[in-house]
Amino acid sequence: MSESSGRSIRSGERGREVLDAAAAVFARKGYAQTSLDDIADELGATKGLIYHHYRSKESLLLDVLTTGAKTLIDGVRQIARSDGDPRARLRAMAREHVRITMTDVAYQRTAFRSLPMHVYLARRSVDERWGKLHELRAEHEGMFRDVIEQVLKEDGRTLDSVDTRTLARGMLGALNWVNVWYREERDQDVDGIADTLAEFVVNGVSPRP
Amino acid sequence: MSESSGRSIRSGERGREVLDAAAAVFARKGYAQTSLDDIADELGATKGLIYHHYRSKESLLLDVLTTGAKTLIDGVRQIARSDGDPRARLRAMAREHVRITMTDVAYQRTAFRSLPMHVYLARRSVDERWGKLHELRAEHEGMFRDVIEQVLKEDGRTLDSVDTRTLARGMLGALNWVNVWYREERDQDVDGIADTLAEFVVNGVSPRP
DNA sequence: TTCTCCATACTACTGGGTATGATGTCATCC
DNA sequence: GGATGACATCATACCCAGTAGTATGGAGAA
Repeated sequence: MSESSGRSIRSGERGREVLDAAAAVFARKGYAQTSLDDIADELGATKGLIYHHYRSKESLLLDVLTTGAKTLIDGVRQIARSDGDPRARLRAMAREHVRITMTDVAYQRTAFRSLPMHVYLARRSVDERWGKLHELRAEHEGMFRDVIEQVLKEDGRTLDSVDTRTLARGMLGALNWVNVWYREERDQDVDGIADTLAEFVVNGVSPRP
Repeated sequence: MSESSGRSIRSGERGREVLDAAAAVFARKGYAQTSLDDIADELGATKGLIYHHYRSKESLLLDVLTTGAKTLIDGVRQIARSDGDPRARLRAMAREHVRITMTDVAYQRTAFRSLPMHVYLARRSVDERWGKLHELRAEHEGMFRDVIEQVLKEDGRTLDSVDTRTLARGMLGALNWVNVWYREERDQDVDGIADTLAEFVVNGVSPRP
């Protein structure tokens, strides 16, 4: 036991391959329906490989979820922190969110699928990483909510008459829904779809005068 | 074997209780994580009761999904077929969709949670009821897409420059996302939330001039 | 030799499904 | 109207396949 042995978050190059395979199978079949032998098959190996790098199935899932969440949030945060027109920023954030969803399918889809479960687990589990995940999601939703409020302000609308939290959730729903219907072989025009959805959510918080 | 015995779709009064209990537990824990003993516990009974009314766990799920889908679609369809201003109709459809989601939680949340699975199953399963479900969803999405196109036409916009399918999907995502975050004990103002989301999606397809 | 990396073989347990029987109810016949 | 059979309605006990996790050892590198 020196470098890896059941740790978490990328135990080396081979560990990353295990993680990728897990994400792919989880995304396709769902966490509960996936056996460790399925993942091993995907790798052309056996369970021994997996348990050498991860100490449990749940730990493997947590790593997939954390990795996916970081990819998504890092991409969006970078844009959220830039300055300039709030509306343009919101549009760019939405576009980036969709783009990552369609690019990083295995991780993002796994995160999407296991979201209800992890909401249920909440405090039911022992692993504190579930809590960390919850914070990441909250930050993500918060970023969108902040920009929405800036857009509303710019339009001279009073904030306390609008439920910005529900607006942010509706927005994220529209964007996350891509995980359900997107198919790489069918939906080729990634940028076009991202643009359409970005326009949709920006307009959603921009009522006609 | 006379009246019930593993049929489907409501085998009498007691059968409905089994279905309700299944929907409740499925919604809470997810299909795969739910054992038939869990459902039996919810009923204060044993597996014998369940298997007297349903022939398999999958059949039970299918009944929950079909029942939920019908509730949702029947409610929306009634509005979709009414005449009058397309924009007002779209707003009413969205509001009704959200209202049902928040009212019929057990069935709607189960349907939401098992949607990725049933997309994956597609043709992999034997039961043709999966196909029927797919048709119901398609009709549902189609109804929204039709109204969207009517709204666009009314605004004098050319249809082939807009991806109405993606718009409809984004819209449904915003509405369905309620299944993820809604909590009855916390989110009391059902009508207010429904109004906010309905405005959001209507504005989403109504860009400023 | 020692340690990493992984395959093999095994254990223990969960959970879907079944076989069987107990209990109650209703109709029918004497 | 009471006995009797038939059937619906479940509970109990059991089977067995799938699967998370473990114990062990072997091959190769350092």
